[in-house]
Amino acid sequence: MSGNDSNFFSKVYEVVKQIPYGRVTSYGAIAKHIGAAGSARMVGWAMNASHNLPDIPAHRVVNRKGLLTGKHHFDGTNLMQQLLESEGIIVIENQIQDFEKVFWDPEKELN
DNA sequence: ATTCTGACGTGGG
DNA sequence: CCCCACGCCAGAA
Repeated sequence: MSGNDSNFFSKVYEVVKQIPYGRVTSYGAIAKHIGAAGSARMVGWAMNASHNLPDIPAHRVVNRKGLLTGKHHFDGTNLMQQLLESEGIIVIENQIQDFEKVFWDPEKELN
């Protein structure tokens, strides 16, 4: 109960919380890191529930193409893009520029 | 119980 | 690079 309820959701949140400022990652990368490779959709589902939590930078999670697929789920229309640009990430037409440079791999960067 | 959808990813052409 | 089909698991109707 204290912090760790369901393994899946908690694991997703822990990884997302550890995403550094100005960096982004993909659903599949998180899913694979928590051992749920192939169920990347569930990561997105967990993000939906993360809206209740304060320290979950869901705007730093995008799909493998670096596209802001979930921007439509934020409060505003461009909230997600604004948050990313606020961190120094360039976003054009919902597409993150230099995605490879800002991409943060939990398996590689995190231990 | 059945059916469809969804903040995705991979493989084949 | 693009497009199409399948797999994935959970929740809503």
